[in-house]
Amino acid sequence: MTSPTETVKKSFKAQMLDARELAITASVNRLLSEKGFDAMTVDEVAAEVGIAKASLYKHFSSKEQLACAAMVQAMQKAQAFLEALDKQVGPDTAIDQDLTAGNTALHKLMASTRWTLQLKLAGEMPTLPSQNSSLRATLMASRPYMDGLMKVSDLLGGWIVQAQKDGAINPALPPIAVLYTLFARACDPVVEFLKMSELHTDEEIVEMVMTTCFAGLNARNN
Amino acid sequence: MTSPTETVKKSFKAQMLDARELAITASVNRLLSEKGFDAMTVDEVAAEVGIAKASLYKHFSSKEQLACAAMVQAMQKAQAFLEALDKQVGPDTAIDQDLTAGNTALHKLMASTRWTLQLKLAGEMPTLPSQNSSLRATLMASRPYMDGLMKVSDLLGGWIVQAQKDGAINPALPPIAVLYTLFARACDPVVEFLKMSELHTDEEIVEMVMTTCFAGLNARNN
DNA sequence: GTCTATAATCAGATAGAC
DNA sequence: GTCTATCTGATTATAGAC
Repeated sequence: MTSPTETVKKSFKAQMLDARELAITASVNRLLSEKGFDAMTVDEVAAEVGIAKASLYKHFSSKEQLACAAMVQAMQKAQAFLEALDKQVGPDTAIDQDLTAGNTALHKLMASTRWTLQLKLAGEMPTLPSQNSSLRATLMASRPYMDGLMKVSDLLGGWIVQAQKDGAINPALPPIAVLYTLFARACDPVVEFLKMSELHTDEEIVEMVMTTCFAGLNARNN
Repeated sequence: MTSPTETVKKSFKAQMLDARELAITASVNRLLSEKGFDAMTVDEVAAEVGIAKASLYKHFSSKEQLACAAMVQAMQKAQAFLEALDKQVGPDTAIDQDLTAGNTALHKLMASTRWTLQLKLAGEMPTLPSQNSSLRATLMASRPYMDGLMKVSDLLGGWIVQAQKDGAINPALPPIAVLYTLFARACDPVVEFLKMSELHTDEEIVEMVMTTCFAGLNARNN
């Protein structure tokens, strides 16, 4: 039905479309992490991408869908990172199996948190508004987003339970509380405040937040 | 110049005015903690107080000033709490002076954090948007707010340094990082998430967050 | 599909009677 | 000071030409 030429042509056009949508979500991702959903305007997005606002609406039917696409992309990026981390064997080939397992579960949780903080410092972590927002409903109704969220939660949840068995994470804390605490690092205002103060490098900020997150403020653990 | 009757009348009217403004700030405080500054509309405030929107603008010249008044009130409440805490001697009259001092500095920090969390759970903690907002500029320009913030920071800062000297707070953390970490508890999304899950009482939530804040996620400290 | 121009809506702020 | 009614500006969303 379609000649090779047409197929190539179509594929090429589709590639251009995908590339444009990628450029859009990248801009949305950046603006979303910089200003948040409410403060971000569609005009800004259009201006940053370099196309007319009406063209945006040919790709995404609403501001919510626009933001949702960026969030889905970020979520899938996180999922990919965690899945890669899950498959990889711990770098330390200790003899004691239990100890090794304990280290790897805790270390995977720490690696995930560190990754999140670095993304946030790089301005690539779109933060969803914790308060009631029209965006929440859209995200909850988005299969790709919820699928990613569930997969991410499952992976982290498994490591949390394992780390608690290993005696590496406080077993008195419900796993769900640990999970939320780790998720919360993605929108931790401490990171922004410390970055604004310009007294510390990004690496120092990451390490300080990692310390307060896992070892707490108390002196004993450090 | 003014007859006693007039004086009484004027005072009475002034009292009514103050009472109304108090009612306004109380409503704003509640709405601010429930939805945040951006999501809160002036219409809502007027409706909740039971007066017309135009009347609100006779009291406060803008939405920012409206929110600012509520934030100032909350900040002064916090200041009063901390100052009372500062004056009071530790409940434990141990013999070892250093140990007592260490306990009280740490305990004061913990009492402050616990107080903040309880206020937040009660829906009385107006959260300022961490992102750039028009409210920030207004707050920074507000003497009462900045005075309160500075006093609060000074009190907490003193306790932090003391607790670090006592070996109760990790001395490797810059005091400013500890301060921000404590401030961040006032807008910790973990509290809301756990409350929404309805799996735990308010008291349990407070204790869990206290644990993760001071002892961290790791198992050793608990 | 992209553009310019415009509609529709909503929220902050104000005018003017009382 | 409080009210009703209105203005203003910003923002989401769309119509229609190309």
